[in-house]
Amino acid sequence: MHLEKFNPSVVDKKWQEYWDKNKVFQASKSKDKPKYYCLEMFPYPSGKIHMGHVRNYTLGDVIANYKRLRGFNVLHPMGWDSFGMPAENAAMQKKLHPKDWTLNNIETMKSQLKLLGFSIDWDREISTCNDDYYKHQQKFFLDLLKKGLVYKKESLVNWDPVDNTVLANEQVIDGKGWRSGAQVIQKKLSQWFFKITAFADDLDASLNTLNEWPEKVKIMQKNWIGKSVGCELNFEIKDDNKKITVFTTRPDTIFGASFIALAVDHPLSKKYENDEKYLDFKEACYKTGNTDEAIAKTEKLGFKTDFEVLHPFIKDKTLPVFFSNFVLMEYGTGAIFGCPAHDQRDLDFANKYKLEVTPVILPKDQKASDFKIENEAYTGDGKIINSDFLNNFSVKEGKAKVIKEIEKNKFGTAKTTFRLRDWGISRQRYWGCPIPVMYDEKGEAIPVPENELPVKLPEDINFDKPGNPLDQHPNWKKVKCSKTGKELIRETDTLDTFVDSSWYFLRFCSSNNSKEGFSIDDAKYWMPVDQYIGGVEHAILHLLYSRFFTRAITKDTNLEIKEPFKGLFTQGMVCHKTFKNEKGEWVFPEDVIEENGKYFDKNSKETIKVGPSESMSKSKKNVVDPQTVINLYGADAVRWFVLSDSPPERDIQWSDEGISGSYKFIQKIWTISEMIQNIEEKNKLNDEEISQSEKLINKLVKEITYNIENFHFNVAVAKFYEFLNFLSKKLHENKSEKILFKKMFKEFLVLIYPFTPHIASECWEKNYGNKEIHISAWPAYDEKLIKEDKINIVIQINGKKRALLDAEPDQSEEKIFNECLEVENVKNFVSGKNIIKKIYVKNKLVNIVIK
RNA sequence: GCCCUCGUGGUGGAAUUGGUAGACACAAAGGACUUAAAAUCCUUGCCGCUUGCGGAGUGCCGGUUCGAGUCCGGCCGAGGGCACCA
Repeated sequence: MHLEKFNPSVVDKKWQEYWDKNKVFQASKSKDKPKYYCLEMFPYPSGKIHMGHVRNYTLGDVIANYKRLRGFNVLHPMGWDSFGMPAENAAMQKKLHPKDWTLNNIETMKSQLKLLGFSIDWDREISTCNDDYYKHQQKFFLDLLKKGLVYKKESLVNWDPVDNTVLANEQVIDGKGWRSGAQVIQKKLSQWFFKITAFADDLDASLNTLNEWPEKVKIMQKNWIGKSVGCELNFEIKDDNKKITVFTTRPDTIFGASFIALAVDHPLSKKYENDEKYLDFKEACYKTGNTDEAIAKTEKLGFKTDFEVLHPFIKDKTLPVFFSNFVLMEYGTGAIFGCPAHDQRDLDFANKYKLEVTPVILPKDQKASDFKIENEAYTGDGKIINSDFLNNFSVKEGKAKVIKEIEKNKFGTAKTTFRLRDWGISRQRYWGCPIPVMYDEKGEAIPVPENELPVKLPEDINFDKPGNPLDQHPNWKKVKCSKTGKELIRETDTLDTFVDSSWYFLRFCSSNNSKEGFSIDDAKYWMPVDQYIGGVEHAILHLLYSRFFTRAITKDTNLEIKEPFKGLFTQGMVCHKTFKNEKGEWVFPEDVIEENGKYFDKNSKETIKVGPSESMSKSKKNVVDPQTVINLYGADAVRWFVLSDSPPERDIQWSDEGISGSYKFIQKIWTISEMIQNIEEKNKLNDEEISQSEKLINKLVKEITYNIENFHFNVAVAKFYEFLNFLSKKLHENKSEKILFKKMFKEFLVLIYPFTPHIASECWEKNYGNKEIHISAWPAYDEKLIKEDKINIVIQINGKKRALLDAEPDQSEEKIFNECLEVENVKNFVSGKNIIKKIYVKNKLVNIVIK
């Protein structure tokens, strides 16, 4: 019998065209069926799709296909997060207009996604850089302004004094600008903020309702929001009637306080504004950078002032006051008290400036006389010591007690605060959504009237001059007020691109609605997203911003939505070996060949050093182009590979062996399909053969269902291998009447369709004569048919496996024990010893404890 | 530095609630078929002893338990995030 090989390049195309033409994956407009909203994080159109995209969208596609087969009306859309910095960089480097560069990339990437056969409803495609998307966003901005959730304040940015431009954190390398190499300084600009802190308590509390989110993401968000009860505490300045207000979350350590640290631009700095030493210090602080990481890592510096403050609870005790580089005016009150014994940062500072270190918390199991703090602060719980009225309390009790005392004496007030800061949304860049605001001659902000939206980006811009092209534009920012006729100036800052991605999931519900961002009817039906899938790198910012923005824009409307994402799944990255040539330059894997375990450059024949497997990135060149692989092996093999072996939440290693293994498996499905098509099934099966067939297929249905529901796609893959290997073996035995091949294979095809839809559809059509596998029903299974009539019971002696017992299920404990004691090896162990305990786990295990 | 996660054979990994560690796959070695190759199929796969059995064993050290890859404490290593990359 001659079998034709499966040819993916022909078959993939055939089905992709069929699905497209018949709009098979279009979400139904009618809202009578139960809905399922499956969403993967939309891509930034950076050029071509990468393996990370392939993995992300394959995971989502399995779910979308599966839910369709289970009878849901599935919304599985795709769009483009198409505003952002890389487009501006491309504009400067390649002299391309950001819009042309972006639209080009979208076209390429869309065609690549189509090659993978994803079941996407392309009629709902959106792109955030289109004004029919961002005009709604501008409306939301104005809504939020009305609701009092937007405001302006001064804040620091990374300023490159040579390029005269604001730099992103990633563009600052070792404190220097990435292009100019100039020392970056902190500059104050007046910027727009969303008042995310107004929702801090709710964002924190309702994490508990998200029971389909990974625990680790919820913990990260909780820590990020950082709700803590503390207090504001006033320190009187000696010989002055002013006071310094500090905020602290550790008022219980007040008796260990040994200094006060102020932000360099704290109001008290006025006294030093002509002091050259202070000004030098201030400049040095401004070089530190304003990321948490930079502040945590740089050496703690202080500038001692002449101020001294009085300790509120210790008579005549005074504390020195420093300006410092680790306290920022933007957080809290811009002032803290330092308790070196119980805060590492304070301890480093105290050791540097030779300040007192008084321990006030004694760890459990330690004697006060032995307890010393040298280079490591103690931040744990314990018993309070050296603290007057707080002695012997725990940290928690001490906090409550001291706050009471502080309030009683009017030294300060209890305060719940959050680590979370308001969301700065102003960006001094061109390729983003314009902020719909104008300014009059006094600098007063005037919202753009809604009927004048959208404020469109001008297209005639150039990047030759440094700075924001919108600001440089000859006339774009000049505008006449439609009410007063006054000359006004447009806001030239654009919105942070995180705003674009904070509501796109709502837009998908009503993507063709030109009047509003989304309609309440649509959102009522489709929201929340049932399953959201994306990279864990978005665990905090994107997800938290989306949770906030959804709350903010639906607040006080007829449909208040709190949580946009019911289920969340965070996938791992795609990794690949790294290659370097003799000069230490990165080399693309496709240019490397292997001979006898050694690696060479295909072109130059240089020896290649193989590095560890790392997350695929363009800079390290350890990337594999999905399109090349699809051309070679077909869409199903690529999909199968990214689902195989590694669990979806973990990193996956790309390997050439792996993909060719997947290709072989796809071919094997085809071979078996052809064989089954050609066998004649005789109706001669006896009861046992039928029940064996039923058992196997029911078991497969159960296992695949369970593993899809629980995102164990790699295990589902293993179960498919097992099952197909079994079919193959039976077919090769050449006794076709042994099992129900046709029935079993038919169910197998439905089960595997979500994973590899092209070959499943093709085999289905060939064997069963129609194209409709995509509307067949997910098979059910019967627990009764799966049940084994013989089971293996493990016999342990003192917790170690010593024998197995073949037994009927559900027997009495006593009977099982007696049978165990008859087993040869058990006899050997037990003889001459006393049995002191017997444990029985039903139908599973017996443990006999002997002595 | 801070927060979070992960660590199992030569490799990727499985083990659903604390109950047979290594399913399934890749690689390797041997074999079958073939003039040959490819493809396909079969076998093997830690250490010790003659099929069976015993021992060690899930990054390291310790604990809880009849029983720990799984729970707890400490350490080591890798990865993600740290508010203007997306």
